[in-house]
Amino acid sequence: MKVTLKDIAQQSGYSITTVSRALAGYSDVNAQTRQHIIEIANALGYQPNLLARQLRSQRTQTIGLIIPARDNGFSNDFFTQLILGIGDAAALENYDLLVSAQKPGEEEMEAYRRIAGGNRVDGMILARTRYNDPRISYLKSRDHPFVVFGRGAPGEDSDFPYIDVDGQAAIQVVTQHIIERGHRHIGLILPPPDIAFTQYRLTGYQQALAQAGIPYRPEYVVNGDLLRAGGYQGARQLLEHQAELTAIVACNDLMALGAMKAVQERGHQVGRTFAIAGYDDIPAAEYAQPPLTTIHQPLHEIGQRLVQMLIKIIAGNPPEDTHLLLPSKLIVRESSGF
Amino acid sequence: MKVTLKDIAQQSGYSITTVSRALAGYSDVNAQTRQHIIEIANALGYQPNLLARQLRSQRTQTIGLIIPARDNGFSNDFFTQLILGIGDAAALENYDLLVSAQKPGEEEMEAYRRIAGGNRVDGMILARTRYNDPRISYLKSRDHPFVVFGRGAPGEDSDFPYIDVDGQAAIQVVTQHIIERGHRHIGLILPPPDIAFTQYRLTGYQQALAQAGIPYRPEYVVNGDLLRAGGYQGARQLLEHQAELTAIVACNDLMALGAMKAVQERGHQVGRTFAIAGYDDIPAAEYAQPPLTTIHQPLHEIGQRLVQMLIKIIAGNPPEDTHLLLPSKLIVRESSGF
DNA sequence: TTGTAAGCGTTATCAC
DNA sequence: GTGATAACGCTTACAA
Repeated sequence: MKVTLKDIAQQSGYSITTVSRALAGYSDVNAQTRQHIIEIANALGYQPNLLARQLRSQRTQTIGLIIPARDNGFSNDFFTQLILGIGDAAALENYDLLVSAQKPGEEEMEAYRRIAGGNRVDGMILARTRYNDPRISYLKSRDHPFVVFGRGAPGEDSDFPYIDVDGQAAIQVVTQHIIERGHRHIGLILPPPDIAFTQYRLTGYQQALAQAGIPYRPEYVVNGDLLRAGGYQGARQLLEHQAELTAIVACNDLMALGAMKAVQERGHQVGRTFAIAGYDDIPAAEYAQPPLTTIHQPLHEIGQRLVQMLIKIIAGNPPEDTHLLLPSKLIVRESSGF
Repeated sequence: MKVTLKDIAQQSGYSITTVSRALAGYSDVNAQTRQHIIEIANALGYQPNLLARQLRSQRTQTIGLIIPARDNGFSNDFFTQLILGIGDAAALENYDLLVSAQKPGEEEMEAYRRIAGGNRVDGMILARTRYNDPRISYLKSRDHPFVVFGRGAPGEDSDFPYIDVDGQAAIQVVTQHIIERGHRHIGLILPPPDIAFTQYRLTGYQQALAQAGIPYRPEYVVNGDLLRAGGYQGARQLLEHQAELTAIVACNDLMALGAMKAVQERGHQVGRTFAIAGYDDIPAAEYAQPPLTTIHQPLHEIGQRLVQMLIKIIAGNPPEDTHLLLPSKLIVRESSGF
């Protein structure tokens, strides 16, 4: 049924070794012999068994990636964009992707152990670093190649290869932009506190305020769940207790869209009497009403760079700089003013 | 470095065989022995080498999926949604996903041969059937388990397991909806002709017209590339030569959004003087201005069903009905009228 | 130039 | 209960 080297060896009269070397293009095989063997291989439709090859060579040409399972039908634009970038880059380098969907937690760690520890991949790519991230300590302890999208939180040890976008600068820029539009009472909707980049974003916000001489008020800041619902609730909470607010910066677009709804329900005109900004530049941001001012991250490029860095690490030639901070771009649309 | 059964065997004084069986939970191992072996395995941080296990057992617990690489021009929104559904369902069934991004063409076929023929996966999931699809004939000829999202074109042999959404009914319903809003001159932007579902959608459109007693005019129909650009161009072309049009149905949302732009540039008010509808219900549809009337396909459920059907086929117990046609849902928003 | 044999790490068969 | 031994299909010293 399944054609193996053995079958070709029998058909051709040569040994398995010779067949293997002929097909691998070794120079120490007689040209005629090789020709003959290749013809038989084609005739039989031979396909090398990659499991066997991988087991033997201890290389899989595969990159592992564990994405958060979606609990409730909510689609994660951010991760899917990233997968595409990673997938494209991996294909160019002749790597495949092994993807597993897991909810953060013990099962997720189990998947890391299974996939990384089980020799199914040559390296892993992680995203959305968490405080004291157990995935990172695990991979470090096993000396398993990996790269991360997102450094550790400030003060944490970020002694691992990562690529990150400077979210602090980004939030500072967007907050500054809002301030320049004349706002002085600006709310902030942060991600959950266990996400590593949360603190950077808060700092960026504070810096922008400080530069403009606006006092920082902790009561202007809430945490959301990175979904629309969280943005909606966060904004409602802010508006209820801090009626003087005229602007809200949300740390991702989904929350910004949720906030926009809450603000509009409150009777404000987003873009005229109230400013809103997001972060991520998901496709929906462009189509929002009004279109959402936001921060664009080059996700496709990030995916490529992650793959390239990882492949160098796998090969044992890590690049000199394994701590890459990429710039992002402020995209001004109508939600922050006309 | 890497802990194997052999290491545990040495540490414990038992043979590799016994260690293997102890860890696999076989009942013919002394309870104490097992306990002892498990402790050592944990202490050493043993992780079974899955490549070896798979090679030996000829099962990979992995589903293969080849998606179009990004620069080929198709919308990936659709595929990424599908991956999430498939990934979630696969995880529940203890399967991982092997994903490879390839441009349709010879390299793509090569990837199918490599991955399916190379024993890297137990089964494959295909999407977006093409005319005379070479991927399907290949997998059939190799007897490799697979399921397809999307049956063959009308008249083609669809003698393979598939799940599909009834795109004919869907387009009929949405066209009917447009007609009910009072339109009689309705353009249609189809997918490229080499996609299998294109003909179904055209038929649905024609049926709706016929039911309403509206004559079918081929000059009202153009093909687009499934991207915004194609919708934009298609709509411009239609508007230029058929000025009497007051509505356009596009066969996916991206093209509908492109068409919307062209229509608006022409001075029409979408939702008031002109109706537009799409297909897919991508997130951006909800946020479009005006929000887009469209067809919602249960992509997450489809992913789950694909996985479940495939797993049964892999196990040798194909379900009675391997030709599933799922309903879709018309989502009415403002783009088709207020 | 070609063949023999070992080994990657696991599981299954069969003795003892 | 436990342990040799073979086998999954491949690559690669080492011999011939």
